[in-house]
Amino acid sequence: MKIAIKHFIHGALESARDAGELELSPFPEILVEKPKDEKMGDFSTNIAMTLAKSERKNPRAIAEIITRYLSNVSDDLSEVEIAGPGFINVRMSQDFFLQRLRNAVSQGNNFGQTDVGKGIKIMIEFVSANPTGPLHVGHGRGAAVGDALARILRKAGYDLSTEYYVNDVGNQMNFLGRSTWLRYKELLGENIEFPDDHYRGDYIKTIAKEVVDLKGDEFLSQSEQDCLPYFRKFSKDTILGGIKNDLADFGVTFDNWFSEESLYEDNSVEKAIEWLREQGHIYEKDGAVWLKSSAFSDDKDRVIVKKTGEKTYFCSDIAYHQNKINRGFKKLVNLMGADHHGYVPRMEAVLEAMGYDKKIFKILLVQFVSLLRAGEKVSMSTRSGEFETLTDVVNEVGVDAARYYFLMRSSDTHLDFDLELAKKEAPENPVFYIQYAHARICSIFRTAEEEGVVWNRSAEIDLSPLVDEEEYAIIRAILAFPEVVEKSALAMEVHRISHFLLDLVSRFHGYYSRHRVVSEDKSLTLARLYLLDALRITIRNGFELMGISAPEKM
RNA sequence: GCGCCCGUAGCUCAGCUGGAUAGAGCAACGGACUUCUAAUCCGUAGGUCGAAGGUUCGAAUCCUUCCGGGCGCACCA
Repeated sequence: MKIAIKHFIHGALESARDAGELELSPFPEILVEKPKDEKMGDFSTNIAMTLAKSERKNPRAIAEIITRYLSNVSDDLSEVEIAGPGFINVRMSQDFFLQRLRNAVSQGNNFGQTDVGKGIKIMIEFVSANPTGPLHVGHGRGAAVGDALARILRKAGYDLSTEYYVNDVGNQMNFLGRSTWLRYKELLGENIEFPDDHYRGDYIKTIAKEVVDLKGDEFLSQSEQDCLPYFRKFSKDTILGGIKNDLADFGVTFDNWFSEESLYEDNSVEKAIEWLREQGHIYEKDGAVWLKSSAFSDDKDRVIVKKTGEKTYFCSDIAYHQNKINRGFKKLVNLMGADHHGYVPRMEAVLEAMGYDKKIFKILLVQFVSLLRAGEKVSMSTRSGEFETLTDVVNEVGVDAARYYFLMRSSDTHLDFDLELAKKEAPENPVFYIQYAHARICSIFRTAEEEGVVWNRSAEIDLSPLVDEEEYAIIRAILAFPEVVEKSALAMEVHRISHFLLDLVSRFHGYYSRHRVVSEDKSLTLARLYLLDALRITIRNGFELMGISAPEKM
C-alpha cells in the first residue's frame, strides 16, 4: 500500500526536478508512514523536511512545491495538505482502498504474503535443548518465537528451513547414561550412591523403569563400561522422543533434526579443525588446541580441543555452522536463551574465520520467563518447581494462550507469564479478546445465513455502501497487514503480529457495538459482510503466523 | 573489574530502524444488554520517557557518563 504512495511522491519529485524547481541530487529516499492521528490523513511523508538542508529552502516551501505536482499525479489521491513543520499528508480515494480490499480477499489465505525475502535461502535454528531432560518454559518461549518467526519469514518470501541441533555427544551424554544406569540398578534392589552432578529428575527413574520392563536384569551382570552405551542411547532416544512429542503438541515441528554426533561420524569436525589450521587460525598452548578468535569479534581465544584430547562443544559448533553454509544457506539465524549471550562473539568470530561477513549470522537472544500464579512468582528450581516444564504449562493454560503469551512481548525483554491470567477467559486476557472477535464475525455470518442472505466470497459485491469512517479505519488496518509481516520479518520481531491483531480487533469490537451488519438494507448488508470477511481472513492469517487457532464459536 | 540486555502511567508493556499534542491493556472510577455472542462497548483519571550532558530544524529513539535491575565472563554444554 505504502509502495503505491511512494510511487506517487516519486513521480511528483521528478516532475518538480524536470521543471527546475528542485535540485534533488542525490535523489532522496522517500519515507511514507502513517500520520500520528488518523484525522490528519491516510499517509504522510516527511520528505520536505529531509530535503530542507540539501535544497537550502525551508521545509514548508519545499512541501508546497511537491504538493503542487502531487495533486495531478493520480486520481487516487483525493486530498493533499501540508501540516506542522512540513509534513505532507495525503488522503486516498475510497476506490483506492476498496480495490485493494478486494485484492486482499481474493488472496485469501495468502493475504499478507510478500516477497521482501526474495527467495533467499535462510536457516533458523532454535530450541536445540540438550536431550538430557524435558523442555521447560524457557525452551517454550524459544520454541514459540522460533516457530512464529519461521512462519513469518516464509510469509515474507524467504526460502526457509528450520532445524533443531541435537547435542548427542560428550560428557553430558555419559552423565545421562550413567544416571539411568544407576536408577536401573536401584530399581533392581542394589544400593547406589547418586552423584550430585548427575541428572536427578524423576524422568530418569521412569526411563530406568522402561529398561527394566524391556530388558529385565540382564545388565546387572555387566560392567558399567559394557552397558553404558546402551543406557546412553536409550535415555537419549527416549528423552528426544519426548521432546519431539512435546513440541508437536505445542504446534512446533522442524524440517530437520541435526545430530552433533553425525559431525564426528563423517569426520566433519576433524576436517574443520584441519581447515582452520591451514588458514592459520589455530595454535597449540598448554597441551590444548586454541582458535585464535580474538583476531576477530571475540575478546579472547577459545579452546577447541582440550588437553585430554576431547573436543569442546564449541569445536563441533564450528563444524556445524560450516556445514550449514555448505548446504547453501545464505543467512543463518540462531535463537538462544539470553544466558548464552556470552557465546555470541565467539560464534561470530568463527564465521569471520571462515571468511564470511558476520552479518550473515544473526543470533536472537530470548530473555527469561518468570512464571507467576496470580501475581506470585512460581519457584523455578528443579526440586520444588511444580510448573516448570513446557508440557505442564501447556496442559494448564492451553496451546493458544501459551503461545500467545510467549509471543506478545518483544523477545528481548523479560516475560512475566501469569498462569491464572493466561487461562482466564476474561477481557484482560488478550488471546480471548482476539479469538472472540473472530468467533463473533463467524456468528454474524451464521445469522446472515439464517436471515436468508445469500453470500459468497467470489461474488462481485458492490462495496459503495461502505462509507462510514470507521469502516475505512478497519480497511486501512487490514491493508497494513502485509507491511506488518514485512517489517516483522526484517526486524525479526514476532510481537508485532500480536500488537497488530490487537489493534485490528479492537476496531472491530467498537464498530460492532455501533453498527448493525445484518439489516433490512440488502446491499449494505452484503458490503459489510464483505468487509468482515476480509477482517476474518486477516485475523486468521495473523493467528496462523503465531500458530494460534481462530475458533468459529466460543 | 569487563561485556551484553533492560529502565516509558500504580502494574504489564507498545512506540513502526530521528518526526506532529508520548500510546494500549490491566487495575481505579462512572456509564451501556427487549437488537447479529456483554469473553463486548463508551467515558474519566493517570507521565520530569531512570539522571545529566551532547549531536540537529526536531531525541523516548542516536553518542558519552552516571544510577538502578537482569544475565554472562570455562580446557561445561
